Amino acid sequence: MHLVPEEREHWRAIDEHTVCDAIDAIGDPERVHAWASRFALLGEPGRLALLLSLHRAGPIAVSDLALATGIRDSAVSQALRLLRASGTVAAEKDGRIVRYRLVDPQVSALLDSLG
Amino acid sequence: MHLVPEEREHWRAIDEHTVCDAIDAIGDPERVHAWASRFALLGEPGRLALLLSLHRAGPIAVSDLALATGIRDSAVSQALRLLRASGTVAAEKDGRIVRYRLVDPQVSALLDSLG
DNA sequence: CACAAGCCTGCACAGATATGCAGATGTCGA
DNA sequence: TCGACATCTGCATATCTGTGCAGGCTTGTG
Repeated sequence: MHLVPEEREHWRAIDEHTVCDAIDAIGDPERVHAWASRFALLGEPGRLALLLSLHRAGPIAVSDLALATGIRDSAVSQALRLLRASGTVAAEKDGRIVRYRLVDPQVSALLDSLG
Repeated sequence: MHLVPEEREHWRAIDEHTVCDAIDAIGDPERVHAWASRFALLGEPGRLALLLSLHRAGPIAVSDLALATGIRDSAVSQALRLLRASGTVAAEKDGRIVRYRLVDPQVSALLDSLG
């Protein structure tokens, strides 16, 4: 993160050192994107409620999630589809009912930190 | 969270105990909404990059944030407006430049936990 | 076999949002 | 005072996304 004088000309930074720190703080863009995706999943009240339920109430059926959260089972299914596709939750089929559980340890840790 | 038999009739829960746990896990809807809002702010790669920069690189000017993140200063301004409105960041004016800093301790803690 | 329960999906629609552009404001330097 | 610079804003647009409805699929039950 050291630059030769001529490169600095193009930058026009106000606080050069601060900008370098900022760039370092961002780090790998892929990592940022991955975390942003995770946060986006938690960023909708309905899904957050679902995840909180899944987090504490272990494997739980779709219709029970709908009961607990007050969301129509159609919407619950859609939400779970997203969470499944992102590897946040996993499904275990038991006859005609499907129980979901939280499998992403990062998300699990985040939910723990909510106090 | 105990129900008389007749109330259970309406529920049709699959795993009643699990549903109660789920409801407890959700807790106060306002708290859920507050956290969802926070997560939503972190849920966009650009804003997350901005917040990471603000988190480590202390008070930093808008144009420097634009430099570090590669986002046009117009978009940076818009993003900072949201973050300001939600009480996540604060601005300190110094002449014609404005430096922002992260002020929400909860968000700060989240960013720390990203490793 | 017929029916109901649990779950999933397609589709259409409404609301939210991120973004770029153009321009306004306020501030510093010559 | 004039121009350059830093920042902010309004507006128009395109995209995304959450939701409801209707219906389909699978599994268990009478």
